[in-house]
Amino acid sequence: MSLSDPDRAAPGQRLAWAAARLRAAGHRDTRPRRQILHVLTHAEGHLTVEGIHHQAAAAGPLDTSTVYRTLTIFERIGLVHTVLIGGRVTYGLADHPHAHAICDTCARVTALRSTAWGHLAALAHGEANGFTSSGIIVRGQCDACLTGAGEATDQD
Amino acid sequence: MSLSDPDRAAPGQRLAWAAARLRAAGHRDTRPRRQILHVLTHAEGHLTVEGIHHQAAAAGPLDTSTVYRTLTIFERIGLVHTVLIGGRVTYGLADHPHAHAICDTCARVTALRSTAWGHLAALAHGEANGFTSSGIIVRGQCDACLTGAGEATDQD
DNA sequence: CTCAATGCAAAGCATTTGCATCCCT
DNA sequence: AGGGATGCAAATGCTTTGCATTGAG
Repeated sequence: MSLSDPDRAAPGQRLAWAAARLRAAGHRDTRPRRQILHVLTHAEGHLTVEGIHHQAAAAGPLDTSTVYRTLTIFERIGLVHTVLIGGRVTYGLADHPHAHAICDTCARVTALRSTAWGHLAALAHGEANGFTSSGIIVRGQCDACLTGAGEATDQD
Repeated sequence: MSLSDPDRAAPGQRLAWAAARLRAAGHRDTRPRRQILHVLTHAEGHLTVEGIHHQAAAAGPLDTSTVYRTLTIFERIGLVHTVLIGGRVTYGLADHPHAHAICDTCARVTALRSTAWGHLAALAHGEANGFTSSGIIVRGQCDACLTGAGEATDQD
């Protein structure tokens, strides 16, 4: 389950980057937002709203609605991106492109190390008219689920 | 919005493939499921549950809960896959891999024609331990949203 | 000072479930 | 005939909103 990316910046740098982007988009730098950014910059993989709220609340109380509103803004300005994992909406910092393989059956997530996806990012930029990639998702099914499709081992 | 894929099979073939897969997984071939498959095999892009239900209902009444239950089974057996587009969960037939670029800000979807993503699929197979790709999603932001990030033109 | 951002609590909806009935195999 | 699949309708639970208050710039 270790989704650690070798080329990911240190939490401090990521947070600075995020805060700058937030200000640049004309938004205020508040305590609740800092709490949420702290969680996101330290996270290994993607987190659900519930997970973010839970962790962020450790640094001081904040309302669920604030988490939703904040995350919505973050996504709009391209600070985070959402990924559907196992039927759950999850959020992750979009500071550097990365590729993940997600199984549609068991929801297992595997980080892809190779840089081959760089091609795809460039391709999207050309074909999708200046599109800037923040991440790539490969959907499908892992070997285990494909083989035993039908009597999938329930392990949500 | 035309997401037509040049290499996609005809509706009839897609439906046959889907029905076979359904039976192979040990599920019954019922009228409601046929209605839903009909919609999916004729769809250009991805559809929301509401959209699927709306279209499928044209061929005879069926309950929303049935659509949900059916779609859940379809996804489990790898017949369809889900994609989060503009905060909405959407479904699409997973009969052949295809790549899409989705803007996190305006939710615009662009189909990628190139076959460069084939590399990524193969790569996932190797790195993610036998993973079989059904589709690839490039997330990020389109040029328009990246440029005017902040005063995004609301056009849901 | 001003107006965006929050907290609270009430709505709003999408999704899930229990159960009796139906119908594919 | 038997057991999975459906329809209905109630129940969940995630997400959104209105409004008064707070605080960043």
